[in-house]
Order: sequence, then structure tokens, then C-alpha cells
Amino acid sequence: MNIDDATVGPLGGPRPAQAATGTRDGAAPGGEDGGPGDAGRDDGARDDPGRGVPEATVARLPQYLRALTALAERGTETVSSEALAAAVGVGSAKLRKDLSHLGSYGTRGVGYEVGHLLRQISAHLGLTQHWNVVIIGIGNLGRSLAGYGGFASRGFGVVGLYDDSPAVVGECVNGHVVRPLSEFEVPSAGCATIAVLAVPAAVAQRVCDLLVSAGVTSILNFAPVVLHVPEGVHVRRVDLASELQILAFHEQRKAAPGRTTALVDGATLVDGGRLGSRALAGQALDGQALEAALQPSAVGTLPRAGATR
Amino acid sequence: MNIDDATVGPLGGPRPAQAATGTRDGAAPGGEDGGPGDAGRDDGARDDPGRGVPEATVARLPQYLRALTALAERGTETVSSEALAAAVGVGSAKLRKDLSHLGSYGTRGVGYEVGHLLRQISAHLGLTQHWNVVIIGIGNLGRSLAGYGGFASRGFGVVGLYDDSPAVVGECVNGHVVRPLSEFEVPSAGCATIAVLAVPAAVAQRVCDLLVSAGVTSILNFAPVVLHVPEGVHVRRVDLASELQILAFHEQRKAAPGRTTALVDGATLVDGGRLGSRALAGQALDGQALEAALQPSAVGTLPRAGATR
DNA sequence: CGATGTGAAAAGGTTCACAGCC
DNA sequence: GGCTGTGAACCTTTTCACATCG
Repeated sequence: MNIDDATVGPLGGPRPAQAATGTRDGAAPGGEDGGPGDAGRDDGARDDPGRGVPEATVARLPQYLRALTALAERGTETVSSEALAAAVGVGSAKLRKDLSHLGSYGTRGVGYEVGHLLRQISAHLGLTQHWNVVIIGIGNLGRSLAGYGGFASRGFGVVGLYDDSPAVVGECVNGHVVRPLSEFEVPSAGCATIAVLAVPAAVAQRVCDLLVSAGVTSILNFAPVVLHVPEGVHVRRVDLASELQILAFHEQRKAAPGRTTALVDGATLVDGGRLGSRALAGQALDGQALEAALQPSAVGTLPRAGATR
Repeated sequence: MNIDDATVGPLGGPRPAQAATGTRDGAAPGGEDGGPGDAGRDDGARDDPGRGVPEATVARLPQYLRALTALAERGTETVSSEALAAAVGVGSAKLRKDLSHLGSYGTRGVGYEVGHLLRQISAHLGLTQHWNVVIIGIGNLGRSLAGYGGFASRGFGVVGLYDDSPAVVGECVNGHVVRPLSEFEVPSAGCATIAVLAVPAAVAQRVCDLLVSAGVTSILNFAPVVLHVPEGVHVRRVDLASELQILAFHEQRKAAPGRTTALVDGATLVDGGRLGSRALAGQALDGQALEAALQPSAVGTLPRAGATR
């Protein structure tokens, strides 16, 4: 719960990296913070499908892939944009436009051949090659990630675990020995590597700097901190606290249609009357992180899935 | 790994709920899938600050809150839009416009009073009231969430645990007895409740339907499935697989500037040659889920945070 | 003077509608 | 006939530039 300078980095002391990379939306689109100057970004071929895929489209490709895989396992041969879109929960026009950015993989009057489209999207996402995953921070989170079997079978393979806590360095977690961060190095010549950051928020920025200086250019950040990285490095964040707060915002609005919700403009605080200076404030989940793991028990066979309205 | 109809719901059999709510971007903006007809959406007051806050802005409020909290703990009194924006990794203009949607909480020529702005944003996010959190699915994920202390101290309090696996029903997890889903009910008159779905993908939709029929209108979904819910219900998803795939996409593009990446248009498969029909496909992490938990060990004191470049 | 707040312009993304093709 | 692919309209979001005010 110690939110030191790592949280708000640049404000406190001097730090090298700039070009902060936000979370979801702002992660890559145009330039986020790269400066007002670099408009255009037509560095490559413009008419080449594969180039210039909108970020919003990229974010939906995994969903399409998922739905397609489900269809494939069910034995479905072809699917229309209408049906596939319904499965993913988007409009059919959006789906078609998305796919058109990758190329023309459909057949007019028929639809899309499931297997073919599946391969194409996989290829576009880079899932035809192997991806090395290194996990930094072997707490509850990192441990579960390391033990997560889904990695290996999907093209993402854990190849290294790192932590600086003496308590865990040297320990063998799921076949991998936890090594100290000082020994960190990007596996296999620096390409096709993704680092998963599962360290406390307080040290996340410093660890991130270290990774970047070692050549890492893709980071999945579980710490509730906005990492500041140089241009060319991609960061995506998974943040439970933010998600809950966003849900709270919408829920609250639904519940109180008339209320403005804001505290009375001029003065201290009204409305609920509660809320100490920073007691309830934001910054939830600092020092903690999300944890990914297998799901052994959980809901088994639902009694009756009723719920029809 | 059993992807039954829950994954692609609407395609397979008849299902009641429509209006699929996607993940991040499409979660709420205009209508996502509500139909082409409902343009306008000026149902409420239009000039009332608090109403009509853009979704993109809402998604950034938690970040602002976090940065402000850090500043407050450091004792900072005021902050400029420039400095705060830098901390969050956005442009100062964007920050000012975001805040302008909430109201005018700054002082020209000076900046923003940290404490005041912090309270205002908290109020807008609805963090002045208590939020009941129920966790469905007490596997590794749900268990960790239940034990996560950050909830209670931040306005989010776990008030119920549910699972249908006989192995865990009745078990006491962190002070709460796990109850069967059949006993599920929305706590305290159906308001201010958020359900966290931590069940396997295969049953996520059915459990979701059940929750919705019980009156839940805000769901945080950890299962790698697009949930289809009726209008008025908000769903947000946390999805490790998608995040990794999106990172892979960008990394791959960085690594191979010239390659089109797509498989040769006409035929089977080229490029790597690998990739069976659905072996590497998408659908990663099905049946699994992310897990949030305390982070006891992890990186302690970094050796030297070097990484200056 | 300096920093906010905000119209206006630009960019990005979504939806419509239909031409084109099987 | 039916469905894809896509230009065009529309909406959201970002960015610019500057009037405004402490």
C-alpha cells in the first residue's frame, strides 16, 4: 500500500523514459503521446492489406478468432458475417469492415470459410510463430501465470521467471528456476518476446525500465500503474480497480437518473457526506495485482440455467 | 478446454438475451448493438455536467484518480494539467477536456487543487457510496478475489461468494461461506451491486443469464467469452489471451517491417508452414481465467534500478 | 503572465446503403 | 437471391489554438 514515486514517476524525480503508453484504447492507435508532429504515419505501403489495420480492429481480432475456433470445433464449414458478428456481439457491417482491412477472405453470396478465415486471422495476429513469455515477479500472480498450461499449447511459451525477493529466487516453479532480475536477458536474440509484469505497483516502473533497457518491446502490465516507456515499446495493462470503477460509474448513473452526482461545485462535500480526503479515493489495488491461473473447481454443472429473462 | 455453446451462444441455439455487450471500447458508447434506430440518445439533460460524460473520458478517470492520490500522499497541494497529464501519459489538452466534462474544478493561472479534484472525480465515479461485490465461481480466481483486502478499504466490499461445485459449497473462504448459485440473490434491494464472474468459459453465459435475471446490472467478466446481455446491463471483460494476442500483433509488425504477414491469399498456408487447423488457433485460455490476489513476495528491493535508457 | 476552459478543426471509428459478385 | 466488400455519411474522440480569467 506504499505508493511511492513509482506510481507517478515523471512528476517526482528525473526519469529517462517518456512517451507514456496508457492502457487499452491509447495503447497504440496513432501516437498517443509521441508528439503532435508525427501525423500521417504512412511509413509503409498504404495499399498493402496487413498494413494500416486500425487499432480498434486489432482489438477485436482475438474475439473473432475465438468465435471461429468454437465454430470450427463444432464442425461448421462456413459462416456469414451476420452470424459471426452476432456471436461476437458486434454489427455485421463492422465485422465485414474489420475483415476487409486484412484482405478479402469471404465469398460473396456464401460467407466465410471458417477454417480459412481462422488461419488468416491467426497469421495476422502473429500466432503462426512461437512467442517467448517471461514473467517478472513471482508472487501469487506470477506463480499462477507460470503454472498456467494454456500458454504452451497456444504459441505462447513461458521461458523465464524472474524475481528479486530472496525468498523465491532459486525456487523451482513449474519447471523453471526463478532467477534474480540482475540476470535478466531477452531470450533468443530479442525477437518474439513478451514480458509479463506481475510486480507490485511501487516498483513496476523501475522494473519496466530495466526490461526496456534489456531490449523488451512488448509488456503486459498487471500493476495498477501507468508505465512510461520510450517510443516503440508497447504496453497493455490489466487493471481490476479501473474496471470496477468504470462499472461503478455506469451503475451509479443508472440508479440515480436525476442526480448530478458531482459534489456541489463551490464547496467541500455534499451528496453522501462521506469520503475522507483520500480514504476511499482511487488507487485501489495498489501493490496488488491480478492473477491468472487455472480454474480447478468453480461452477460445475449448473443446476438449471433458467435465466430466460 | 471444452468450448460448448456457451462460447458462441446465439449461433448455436435459441437464447433469450440480446444486445451483446463487448469488452472495453464498445461497452457503452452509443448503442453498440442496440439497433440502428435509436440515434440521438439525448434522454436526459444535455447541459448538465455529469450527464453525457464521454465513455473514453470515463475510462481515464480511474487513472487520474490514481495519479491524484499519489500526489496527495506526497503532500502536493496543486497540480497543473501539464504535470498531471504527464503522470498519466496523456496530452494536457485531453486531460483538460476530460475534466471539463465533469465541471470546472481548476483555477486559471494556477492549476487544480489536488484534494478537491480528487474528491470530485471520486464522486463522479460513484466512490462515495459503498459497493457490494459478489463473486461467482470460487476457483483459484474467485478465491483470490475473495481474499483480496483491497476491496473492503476502497468502497468495494465482498458480500457474497457463490459456486455450484459440491467441493467448495459450504466452505468458508475469507469469512464468507460459499453458497450454491441457486441461492443467489442481489444484496440490499438490488442497487449498488457488482458481480464478478470467475467461472469457466463454458458456463459463463448461463451463469450470466442467471445473474441478470436476478437483477444484476453490472458484471466484471473474467471468462474469455463475449457475454450477451439485455440492454441496460453493463459488462466489462478482463482477458489475458486477447491482450497477449494484441501485443503479438504489434510486436510482429515491428519485427517484420516488410512482410505482409498474411498467408498467401489464395491457398492453404504459407509463411511459417506450421499452424494446424485449430491447434494454435485463438481461443486461448478457455476455461481458465485471470486471478486477482495479494502479492506477498515478488520483487522486493530492486538491486539498482539502472535502466537509464 | 500563466494556466484553464472551450470552440473549431482534424482524425479515427462506426453505420448505412448499395454496387458487385457468386 | 444472397452476401461480401466498400464508398459515403455520421458520430465519437483527439488535437489545436486561443479567448478568458485569476
